[in-house]
Amino acid sequence: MARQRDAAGHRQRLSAATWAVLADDGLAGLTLRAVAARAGCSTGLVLHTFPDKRALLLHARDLLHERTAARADALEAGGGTPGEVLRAVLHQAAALTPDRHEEARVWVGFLAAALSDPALAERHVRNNRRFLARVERLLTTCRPAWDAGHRTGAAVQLVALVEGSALLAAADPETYSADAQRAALGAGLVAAL
Amino acid sequence: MARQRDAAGHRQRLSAATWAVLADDGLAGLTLRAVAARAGCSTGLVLHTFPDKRALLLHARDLLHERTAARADALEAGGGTPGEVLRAVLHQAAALTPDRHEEARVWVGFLAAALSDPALAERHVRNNRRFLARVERLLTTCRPAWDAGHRTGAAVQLVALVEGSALLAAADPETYSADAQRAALGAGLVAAL
DNA sequence: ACGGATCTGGAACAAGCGTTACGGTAACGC
DNA sequence: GCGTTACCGTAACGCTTGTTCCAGATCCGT
Repeated sequence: MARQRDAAGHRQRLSAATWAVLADDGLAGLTLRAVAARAGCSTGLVLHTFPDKRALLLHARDLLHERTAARADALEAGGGTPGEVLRAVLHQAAALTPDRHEEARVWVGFLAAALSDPALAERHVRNNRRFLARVERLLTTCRPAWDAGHRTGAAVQLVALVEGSALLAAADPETYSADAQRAALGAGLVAAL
Repeated sequence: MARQRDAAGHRQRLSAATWAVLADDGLAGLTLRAVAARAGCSTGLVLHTFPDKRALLLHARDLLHERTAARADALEAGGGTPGEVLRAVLHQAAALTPDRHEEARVWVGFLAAALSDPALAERHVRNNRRFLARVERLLTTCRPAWDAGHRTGAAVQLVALVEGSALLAAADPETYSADAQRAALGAGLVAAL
């Protein structure tokens, strides 16, 4: 036998590095060498941990979804009135903090790549529909009397609003400040409910 | 003297080709060779018409803004009640037709590139703020009694909603169908007004 | 302590990129 | 009709990219 590698740790470190590079330099700056440099290792290790650049990208994409999903799960488990939970879940999807700003920038990069990459597109669609379903489910607890169609419509409206806010904030943080986003989301919530 | 070139025509044709490539293959597929092939010429002509790949990109970006601005201007000049005009302007910014879908895909590409390209970022911010100002102006004609803060908030909400719809529709046309987008925009309008 | 399997780093490869330079070619004034 | 001049296509360059491969380093079991 011989030394054994820490595969899981490497995957995690490299995904984090991928994320950091993507947030700093965008899709164009995302090269294996840049990721390796950011992770403090060589390109050899990168391609021993992931078979492909593509696989690295997909893993980083999955990580992004897992983080947001875990955050939303925690908010739901945390309790509060249904309205408060819905508001909190929507707020965590916006770009209200520097962390979320970075996430939004990375998200835009993945989205642009997904438009011409079937595997990324499939992941985006799946994750976004899950988010939509989550909002719809929360709406059910808020307004049990509504029919399904009304709920779906309201969920689409809220998701489009919050994703649009995050997107615009990523590109123009000054105009779409945290306050502006909160106000827009608040008004949207009052309107939808 | 000798033959003289049709510089303006070339710029237009090449910008259109840039657009087409961007819509089909995304940012990663946007190469000078691909643009030249799509325009039916050689890469030499491309770089005789534009000094740089960057200049070509910026020109295509400006073209995108000019198109949408011209459309919005025409809708405003076309007449109708203030509410109808506002609704029409918002609808033309969504992804309700195949043409708008393509535009939305291209727009996402430019946006992602803008996150790490100052010149593109500056253009995005300028154009988006112009759109915001337009919506705010239309809101003024609809609801003259409102104070400026209320108007700005409503404009941010509507713009985030319509841009979010276009974005999500570009990535998942099935879920965010034209009907779903129209319903979300309609509800948002009713809510904001 | 040591053998040996296993992992990692770095060099090397082909492919594709943006860009440049040059030669042929087509049009205009005379 | 012809020389001159501007324009365009082609081929090449240097560079960076993703990927491969091998030699050296590293650690485990005995």
